[in-house]
Amino acid sequence: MSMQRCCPPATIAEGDFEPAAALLKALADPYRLRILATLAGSPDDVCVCDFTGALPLNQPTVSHHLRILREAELVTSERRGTWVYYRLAPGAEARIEAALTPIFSPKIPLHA
Amino acid sequence: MSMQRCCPPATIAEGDFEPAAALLKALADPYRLRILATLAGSPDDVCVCDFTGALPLNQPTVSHHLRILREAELVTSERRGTWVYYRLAPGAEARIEAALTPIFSPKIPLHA
DNA sequence: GCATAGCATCGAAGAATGTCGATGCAACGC
DNA sequence: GCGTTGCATCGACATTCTTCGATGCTATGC
Repeated sequence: MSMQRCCPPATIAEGDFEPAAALLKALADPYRLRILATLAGSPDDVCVCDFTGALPLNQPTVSHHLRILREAELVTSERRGTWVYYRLAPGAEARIEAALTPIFSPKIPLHA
Repeated sequence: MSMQRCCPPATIAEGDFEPAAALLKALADPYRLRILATLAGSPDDVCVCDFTGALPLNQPTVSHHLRILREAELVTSERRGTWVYYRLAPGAEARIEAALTPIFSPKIPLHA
């Protein structure tokens, strides 16, 4: 009954981590990472047909993953004639870093 | 019929992105990010009871999220008496960076 | 006009995930 | 010993995600 408290009561981090979690969720798929690595490593934009040709996925599935990356604003797309080309969104990597920073280096030390 | 090809055939990134995707999946939850931010901002380790007390989740759910972070080797736990304390695993942030690096700065330029 | 090719969207099926009540286990106080 | 507290695990349920076939839309070539 007279148990000591477990510890100096710790302060749980506050703030809205939903945007960061949503961004990380868009990244958390091996095919999407592969698509991003391709775009990051290519000097020009990349045709969707290259992905559907190289990935072991059907065309609607590739389109689905590209949509998720688009809605996370990690990539942009442009139509040229019959084909659609994707490229890395400007600042994509910076946005990821910006999402992780508040987690590992809180502005205000929680242990004040 | 004599359609030009869409583009200079792009090279799709190769390599195993599953480990990176698994690590990012462990991060891709707002409560887990909040737990990590707490651990990163606290000088000492944090008692589980602090999380169950502060988070709007029941105890089994908190335990579930802690287990996912443990299995991703992002945190470590230690039992002291009745209580269990968690802390950030050494090199947790570095492992995340290491997972992202091959995506945004491929060692060998894909466009050789 | 029509037929075809490339990509997006829709709808459905299966798998994975988040949540929680019930239960089990370990450590403490009595 | 027993009862209680803190945490992990188990089982079930609801939601979400991944995948794919079918379909629709746009642009090209005829």
